[in-house]
Amino acid sequence: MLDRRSKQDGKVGSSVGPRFLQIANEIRDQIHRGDLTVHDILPSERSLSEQYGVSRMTGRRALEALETEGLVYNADRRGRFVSPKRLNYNVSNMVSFVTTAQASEVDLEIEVVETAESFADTRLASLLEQPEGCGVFEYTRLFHSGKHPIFIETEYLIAERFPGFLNRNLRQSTTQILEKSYNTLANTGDIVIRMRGVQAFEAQLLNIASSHTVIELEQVIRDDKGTPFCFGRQVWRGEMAEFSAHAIVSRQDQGKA
Amino acid sequence: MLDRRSKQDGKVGSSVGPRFLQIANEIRDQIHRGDLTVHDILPSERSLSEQYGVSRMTGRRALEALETEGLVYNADRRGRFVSPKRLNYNVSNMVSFVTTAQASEVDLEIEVVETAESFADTRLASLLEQPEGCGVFEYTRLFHSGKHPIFIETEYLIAERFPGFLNRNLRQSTTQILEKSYNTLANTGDIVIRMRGVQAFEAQLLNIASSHTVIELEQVIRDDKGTPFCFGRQVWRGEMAEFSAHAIVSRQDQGKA
DNA sequence: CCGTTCATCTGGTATATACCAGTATCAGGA
DNA sequence: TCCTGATACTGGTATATACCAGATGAACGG
Repeated sequence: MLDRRSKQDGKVGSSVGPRFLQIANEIRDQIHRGDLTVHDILPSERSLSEQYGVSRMTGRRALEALETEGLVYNADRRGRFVSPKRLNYNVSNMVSFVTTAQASEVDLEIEVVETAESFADTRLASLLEQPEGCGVFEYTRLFHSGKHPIFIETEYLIAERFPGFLNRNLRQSTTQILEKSYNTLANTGDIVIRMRGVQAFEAQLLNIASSHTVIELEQVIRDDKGTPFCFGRQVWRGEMAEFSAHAIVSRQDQGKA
Repeated sequence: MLDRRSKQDGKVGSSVGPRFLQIANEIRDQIHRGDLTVHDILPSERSLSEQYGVSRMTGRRALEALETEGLVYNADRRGRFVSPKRLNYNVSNMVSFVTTAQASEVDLEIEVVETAESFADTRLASLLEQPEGCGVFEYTRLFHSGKHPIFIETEYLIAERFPGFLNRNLRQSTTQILEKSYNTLANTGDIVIRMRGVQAFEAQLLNIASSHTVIELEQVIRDDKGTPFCFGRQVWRGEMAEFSAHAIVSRQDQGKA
């Protein structure tokens, strides 16, 4: 049925390597040339397979390769689209990612997914330097940019320090709420960043396949006295962000790693 | 041939969802229970398919799912193995990742892949605050832990400031060389961390498939006067590390992101 | 005008098969 | 003893097919 040199040829003139990578390369070029731009829809698996005379699976692998590169995102059963450019999250600049983002060209929308009053478990209590079982306010928010989910954030605040916090409008920068209404300034933070597999509910909120990887950013936020008052966890679509920091070497830390 | 309730049943009693995820879950449990421990070999795609009565592709997807989670790594055509636990890289502690790692239980080996004297292009010159075309020493090293590649590091040093640098033994902490032989102390750094697709030569060095994602960490290192003297890029196997930092808020940064 | 229905897109899961290309081991020969 | 080659693994790439399930938009009916 197919007019290919052999089942697995390669090394014939121009293109080499796996067929699916050759196809991925052609599409990547189209994106870089600008034939396809941000949020444009890509050819479907089936149309790719016709266009290149390969099976659907091969077309699929080409598209999946572009997905893992972050060049393309996949909206479940609607098709694949060209990714927008990354957001930069400056973790040293704790004075509100929201404010900074909104000050630049980025339109950031916040959806409150869940709020709760609960009690700190062992780990959380230890991070917040509070007794186990102390009351905490807990809220989860989903951040969008132009209808596209970017990251999920869950924060835990020491309840007694911020009375009535959950009744406030959480669709804004919480750093500003803390600053204006509670006279609490984020001053330092201990941050951990790691790449990991996405969990089912996260995949759903972020609109990605359950086989993808995400970037998890956890931070303990302290006030000007060094007292922790907030623990936060962000789960980012990996291709949507880069994280920058300005570090000042503290030579006392040496034994810690 | 197969005794399954229907082509795509699910919802029959215990396990639900895609078959490949059910299988992945069972294997994940085995790892968490300790039936399989670090660097143990997992069942092959073919043996999984027999064991569970599924096609090879389904067994494969189960294993791939565990790979993207980082729980399992894949050594090209040798099989899949249980991943070791993550290393922690404290980016605030620039006083040598090597030294800190070697001080703890981690055995870290360094292989020098390439060294070169070259000239700074536009971007590099700008990062190092030097004129374009200035001389730089460039070296690429591969870091292993127990025969397993962890990350690739390429560093660029201002040549005239560190005469004879490339003749030194680079299989050790360069921070220490700089400190002891050139009286230069790493004091601050501007760091960017992002997740991205791996490039072919990186995939080969890191011993991962070319469809994987990695974490890229770039940093400009400055001395105590704030003068940049080194630019470095690290490419990590994403599942092998987590990055921690202690950030101090600098409110002047606000406009920068 | 609005809501329902339905055909038709999309990707998601799954099977079966085939052959390619590295890796590892072990038997046999120089 | 050491090298060679056969062999039996491993995953990698590819085809062909089937059906499921969510998304979408157009046609239809109230």
